[in-house]
Amino acid sequence: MTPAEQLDDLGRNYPDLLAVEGPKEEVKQLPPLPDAQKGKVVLRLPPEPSGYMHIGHAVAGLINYLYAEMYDGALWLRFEDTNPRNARKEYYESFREGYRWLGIKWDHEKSVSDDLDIIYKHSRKLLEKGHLYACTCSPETVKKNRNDGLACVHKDSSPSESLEVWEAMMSGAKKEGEASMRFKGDMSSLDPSLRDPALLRIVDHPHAIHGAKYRVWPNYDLAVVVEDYLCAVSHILRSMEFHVDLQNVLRRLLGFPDVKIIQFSRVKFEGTPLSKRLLRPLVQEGLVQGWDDPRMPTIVGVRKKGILPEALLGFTREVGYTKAEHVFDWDLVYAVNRKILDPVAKRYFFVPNHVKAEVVDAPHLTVRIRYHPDKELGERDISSKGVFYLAKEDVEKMKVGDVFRLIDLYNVKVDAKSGDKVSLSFAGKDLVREMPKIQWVGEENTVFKVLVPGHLYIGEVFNQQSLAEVHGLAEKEAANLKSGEIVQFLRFGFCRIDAPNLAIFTHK
RNA sequence: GCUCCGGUGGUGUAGCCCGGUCAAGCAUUCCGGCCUUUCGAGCCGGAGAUCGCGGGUUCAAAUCCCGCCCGGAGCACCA
Repeated sequence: MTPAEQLDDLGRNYPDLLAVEGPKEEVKQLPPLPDAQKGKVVLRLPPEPSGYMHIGHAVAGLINYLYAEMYDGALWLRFEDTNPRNARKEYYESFREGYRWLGIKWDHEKSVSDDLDIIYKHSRKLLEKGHLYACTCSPETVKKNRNDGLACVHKDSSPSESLEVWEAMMSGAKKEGEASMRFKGDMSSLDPSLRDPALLRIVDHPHAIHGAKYRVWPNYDLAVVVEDYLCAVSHILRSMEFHVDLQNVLRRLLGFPDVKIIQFSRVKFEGTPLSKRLLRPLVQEGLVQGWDDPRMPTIVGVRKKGILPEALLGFTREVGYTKAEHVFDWDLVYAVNRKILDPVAKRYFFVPNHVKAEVVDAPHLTVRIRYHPDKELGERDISSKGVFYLAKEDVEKMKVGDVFRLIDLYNVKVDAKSGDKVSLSFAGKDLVREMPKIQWVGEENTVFKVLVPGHLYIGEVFNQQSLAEVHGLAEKEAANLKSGEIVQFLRFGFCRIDAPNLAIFTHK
């Protein structure tokens, strides 16, 4: 019988046997996308390159990616870079790298700033149809009028009058703040975004990609409407801080097809703000080591800590998206990460806060120890000559007369104890099931420092204790660990090797 | 303040549109047991939510209606 036939036979005759071995919980999936047809879905990742990519961008990006996969759709990476003052080259790259790291594959890429001429063209169309007018009020006046619901004196300008101002904006005759192109909306609308918002404005600042080529820039709502049309986007999935009424109005006026918009609440993590307002000062004031500090929620940060891209994907699948307010526990991410890591992480001996202990009459032994209790990850030899370093925490718990086992070596008995000094004696090699087992390091060892990242903030206050340091000794082999590798220090936790003899604690 | 959106165990989420099979499922967390030369993993079991509050409709409401409370977002010539 072939294996398949055996299985089949088994299933027929002993159904219960197979039921026990059957697959465990199936992977949770995102709910179906409304109004979606396989092959006709076009989604987009719309980052503004104004900062480093963080875990919030990651989750939102993953949701889009998951749906693109689910429906054999297309995915755009589209940089929303219409504010030259914000965009910086390194930030574009941060997102590309981040998405790549996450395993997100996008089909097309563009920057909105590449399409300014097209956006101008559509703006002219709006202008000619009388949906737009040039306003030369000061920003303060505009703000006040919008607040009070008063129409602007320029609202009744003819298209040709507005066009004149438009040309002046384009040519440079108008300076920044002196004129803008506003949407002819409804000043009495309860939705303030419909009260004649500026759709195009002058920004005299070189752009990261285009330098000084343009000075009239569309604002977000205009840009996004034109771009979603150009990209033929079918569904917008993004967080809720954007109000979409104005966009829908513009879309209709421009004759663009409707887009299905699905919004969800912004992701938040316990003790970890995602806003630049709270993160930037930490970097500037040197409270963290940089944007890639393992405490930071940036992609480079969580990566440094040892979070795997697959874990973020699994996490996203698990929590999905809702409009409800929430604060995720990091545990939810760690649990997924641990399941992925456990079968592939090599086990090493590391004793935090090491204490020296000698075993009298100790046999000199070299033992071969597996790197993993049940996976084939190789093995190494460790020799011992009776001098050991044990974790302080373990030594503190010892009482005279206790017998315990040095893992994979032999048993020892506590003969005497005074403070952290214990004298031990050889107590046989037999493996006793219920005997406590502790990890150890012999005379051949290497110092190791482990950084333990914690919550960055407590409320809105920086957590001074956010990065703990643990010093200890690891077995000699650990000195050869390559940076980037994630291991499990036995009974201590998973750690990512960051540099020779420096590890970062990932999680238990 | 105004507008919009939310409020299910410690955390996250399913269910709510189309009321009963929901004294509420799943994941995580915590506890206990088994297993294990790890305080990890795995397996088994358990704890934990009168579904924000109050009213109403109904034979029946987490699910429908009304009021209230609480939280978030928007109110830029930012995105």
